[in-house]
Amino acid sequence: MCGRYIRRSDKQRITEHFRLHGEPPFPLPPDFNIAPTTFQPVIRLQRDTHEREALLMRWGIVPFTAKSLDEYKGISTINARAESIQSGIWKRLFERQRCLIPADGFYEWDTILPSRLSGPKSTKPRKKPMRFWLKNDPVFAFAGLWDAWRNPDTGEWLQSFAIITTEANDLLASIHTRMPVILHPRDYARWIDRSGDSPLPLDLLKPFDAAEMQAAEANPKVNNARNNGEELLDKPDDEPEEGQMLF
DNA sequence: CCAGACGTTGTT
DNA sequence: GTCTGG
DNA sequence: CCAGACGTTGTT
DNA sequence: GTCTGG
Repeated sequence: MCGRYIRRSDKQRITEHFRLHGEPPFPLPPDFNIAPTTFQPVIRLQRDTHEREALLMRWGIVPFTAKSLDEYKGISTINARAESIQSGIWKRLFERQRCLIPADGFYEWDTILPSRLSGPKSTKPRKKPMRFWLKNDPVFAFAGLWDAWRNPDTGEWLQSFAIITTEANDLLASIHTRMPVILHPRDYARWIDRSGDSPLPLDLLKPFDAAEMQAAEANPKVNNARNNGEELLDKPDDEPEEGQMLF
């Protein structure tokens, strides 16, 4: 799954990498701990001009069919399984509302059960965060879907997005069964196409080549979504190794 | 995703 | 909107 | 036909 | 256990 990610590329780099029509009209500070329900930049085609635009959307889809925000509280729509993308709530979005999510990395957690932890008895599993990124490019794109929901009380529109997941590649398989779908730049245009003329880009929903990715232990501070900053990227040097005892 | 809260009434 | 269950 | 759901991950 | 907030 993908439930936390990083975006540190500045406006200029994102504009160039994604060949946006213009720079995003909102601030884009680096964020080392992006969590669900927050508003993040998403790239899609403008329907009329077919230009690539970046706009802010909420992470976690609120489908246009929702009668209230509460209806989708408690159910996770931050990810969409590639395997179920052509059914239910996702079908319409996959056919017409695909988007790119700019990122520089993402986190996955290795859950270590209490029975495998040394030292004093503990009952809670330990959550060890790992950071993943691409070797060849600092910035990349998750395959995303978006939707717009009109609040019946206020009349306001809420735009929201989800990140598509697929089976894990060899790099992630040891800690997780799933990973986010990462798109190669050569496939961006096909992914965000809205004309409906071309066949659905089902072939792009594959695990990214493990040989093109890197992984490292991240700072456990990343577990709390209130923490942020560059120091979250890597495990502190003075941190003891797993299972090691201090005397 | 993880962390942390999770309740009511009445009074100030 | 679209699919499933009855 | 109408009514009602429509999701993911992890863990056991 | 389950829901909310970030």
